[in-house]
Amino acid sequence: MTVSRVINRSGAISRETRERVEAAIAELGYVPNTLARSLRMKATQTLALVVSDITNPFFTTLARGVQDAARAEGFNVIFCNTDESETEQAEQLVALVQKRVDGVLLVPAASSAEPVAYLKRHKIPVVVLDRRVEDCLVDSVRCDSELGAYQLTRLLLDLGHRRIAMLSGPATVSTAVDRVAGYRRALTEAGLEVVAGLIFHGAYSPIGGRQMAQAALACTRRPTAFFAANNFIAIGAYQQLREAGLRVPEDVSMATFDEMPLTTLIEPFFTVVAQPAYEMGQRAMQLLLARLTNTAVGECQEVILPFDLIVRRSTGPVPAA
Amino acid sequence: MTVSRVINRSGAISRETRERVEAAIAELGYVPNTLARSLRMKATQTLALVVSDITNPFFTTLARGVQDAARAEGFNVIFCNTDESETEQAEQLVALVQKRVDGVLLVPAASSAEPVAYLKRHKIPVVVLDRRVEDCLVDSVRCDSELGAYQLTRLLLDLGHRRIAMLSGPATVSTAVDRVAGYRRALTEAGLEVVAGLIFHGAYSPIGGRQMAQAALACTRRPTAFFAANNFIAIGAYQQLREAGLRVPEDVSMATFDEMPLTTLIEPFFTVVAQPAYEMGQRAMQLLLARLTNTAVGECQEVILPFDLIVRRSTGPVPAA
DNA sequence: CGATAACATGTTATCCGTAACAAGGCATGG
DNA sequence: CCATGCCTTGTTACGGATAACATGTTATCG
Repeated sequence: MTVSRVINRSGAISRETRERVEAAIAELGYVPNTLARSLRMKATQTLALVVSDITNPFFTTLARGVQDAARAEGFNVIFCNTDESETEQAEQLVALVQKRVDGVLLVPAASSAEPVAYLKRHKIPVVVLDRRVEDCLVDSVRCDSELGAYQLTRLLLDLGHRRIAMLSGPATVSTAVDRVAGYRRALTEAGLEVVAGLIFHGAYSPIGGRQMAQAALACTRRPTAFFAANNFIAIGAYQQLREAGLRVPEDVSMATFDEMPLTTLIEPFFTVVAQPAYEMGQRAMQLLLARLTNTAVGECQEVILPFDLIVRRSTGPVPAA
Repeated sequence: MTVSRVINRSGAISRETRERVEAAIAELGYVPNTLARSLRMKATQTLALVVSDITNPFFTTLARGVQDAARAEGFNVIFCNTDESETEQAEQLVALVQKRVDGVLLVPAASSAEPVAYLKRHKIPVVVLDRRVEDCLVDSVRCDSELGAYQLTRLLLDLGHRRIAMLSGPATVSTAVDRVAGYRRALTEAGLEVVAGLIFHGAYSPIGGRQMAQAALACTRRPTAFFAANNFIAIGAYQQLREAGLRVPEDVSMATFDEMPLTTLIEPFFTVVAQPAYEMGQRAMQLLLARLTNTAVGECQEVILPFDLIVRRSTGPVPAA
C-alpha cells in the first residue's frame, strides 16, 4: 500500500519513507504490473484503432494522428486490421472487449450499426471514423465523400469528359457508396445520363483497381476519364491502363481520393481529393478522450472535416478523337 | 470454475452443463476478462514491435509481416514508435514491461545493448530487427547493410561516378554506419580516395535528406551521384536536387536503400537495395515465437536475409562535363 | 458386492495493485 | 489535561480467472 502511494503520489507519505521506497524500487528494478492495476481500477488506459489495412498510407497517417493525440493524454493505442472483412472485424472487437479497452476508434468494414451497438452494449465508447454507419447515434469524424466526389467529377466534366468510369470500393462501405452518389449528382446536374455500366464496385486495393479498370476498358466505347475511389484503386487502375498502352493524361485522365505521400513528394502526379488523415485521427481521438473524461459532453457529435481538391498532371482535356 | 473449463475446453464437462453454460454466456453477453486471465497466468499473449516510425512504409510492411505471423499463433501485437530517440525508446520499454508483454521485437534507436539487457533482466525475450546492437547475445534478423551499400556503390562506380555523396542516417544507428562502411569499401577497392567531406550523417527523414543534399551541393565540386541510406532520405534529397534545378538521372544519379511501395507501382524510378521487409517481420516473429514456446532453442540465432539490388531509371552514366 | 478408477463439479488460494477502513503518533486548542 | 483532528502507516477485501485440491457421482472390475 505504501509503495502504491509512493508510485501514484496519492495520499500523504513522509519524505523519509518515500525515499526509502524509491531506493528499494531502484535497487530491485521493480516495475508495477499494469494488469493488476487495470483489473482493480476497471480502466486500462488503452484505446484501440480498428482500420481495414494499416498498410494503406491514408490509415497509417491517420493512425499517427490517433497515437500522437492519445499519447499526449497518457493513453496507449492498439491497432487492428480487419482487411475489410466483417467477420474479422467482429473477431477483433471481441478481442478488444476481452482486453477491456477504454474506447474504440472504428473505421467500420461495412455500414451495419451492429458493431457499434456491440461495443455500446459493453459500455465501451466508440467514435466512428472516415465512414458512416446506418442511422445510429454515435460520435463520428469524416469528410464529405459525396461532395468530394461531386467536385472531382465536376472537374472532369469541365475538362470535357463525358464518359467517366467510376471505380469505386465495396458497395457495403459508405465511402464507396457516397462517392458514387457524388459522381451521379455531378453527371445528373450536367444533364448527362448516368450509365450504369460505367460504375464499378471492387476491393479498395490495387487488385480491385486493376480488375475494374480492365472491365472498364472492355466497354464498347472506352471511357476518357477514370475516377478511382481511393489511392489503392488508383494505383491498380493506373498500372492496368499503362499495360493497355494508354498514357495518362494524354489518352485518359485519372483522378482519385486520398494522397499517396511518398509519390507526391517525388513527383506530384495524381489529381486528388486529399482528406486530412492526420487531423481526422487527432480529432477522433480528442472526441473519444472527451467522452472518457468529461462525462457530460451531451449528444453525440458528427465532425465533418474539409478536404482539399488538388489538381495535378493526371487530369487533362479529352484527347481529340 | 466450470465456466472457465467450458471456455478453455480444459478438464471434463458433461455435455448438459456445457450447453447450459454456453447458453448463459450467449444470453448475458459474457466476455472473459483477459486482464484477470493474464494476471493469473503470468502470460499476456501479447508481443510488441518497437520501431522508429510506423509511417515509413518499410516499417509498415515489416509490421504487417510481424502481425500476420503473430495472429497465426494467436498472439496480439502492440506497435510503438520511438521517433529514433533513445529516451522515448526507454520510456516505451518501461511501458511494455509494465504491461508484461511476453516478448519484444526491437528496431533499436541506437547501438547500445542496454535496452536489450533491460528486457532480459525482466525475463522478456527479445529479437533485434533490422539493426545490430553492440556485442551482445541476442536473436536478430536483418539484411547485410554493408554488402548492400558496397554493391550499390559498385554500381555507381561502374557507371563512371567518382564523386559520390553518401547521405547516411544517424551515426548512432548501425545501418547508417554499415552503409557508410560498404560505401568506403567499394571506393577503397576501386583504388579511390574516400573523401570525408562527401559523407554525411543526418536524420532518417525527408528533412534529413534535404539538409544533407543541400550540404552536398555546396561542395566545391558537385557530386555526380547521391547514395541515400534510406527511402525517406532519398525523398528529401531528391526534392532538394530538383529545387536546385538538377535532373535525375541526366544531371546526377541517385540510389537508395528501401523500396517506396506506391511509388514503385506508379512509376518505378529509384535504383534501390530492396530489403524484404515483410519477410523480416515474419522471420523475426517466428524466431520470437520459437523462443516463447519451444524453450530449448539453444544459442541465439542471427538471421541475415538476402536483399535485391534493383536497377531503375534514377541511375545513369556520368554526364559529359 | 466392495474397491478403485474415471468423471463431474465445487472450494480455496493466488496473481498484484488499490479502495476503504483502522490505528498509532503527534500537535493544536479549549 | 483531554478532546479533536491531521499525518502516516498498516490491514482487509476485492477485481476476475485459474491451479490445485477436495468432494461427490457414476462406471468398471475382480
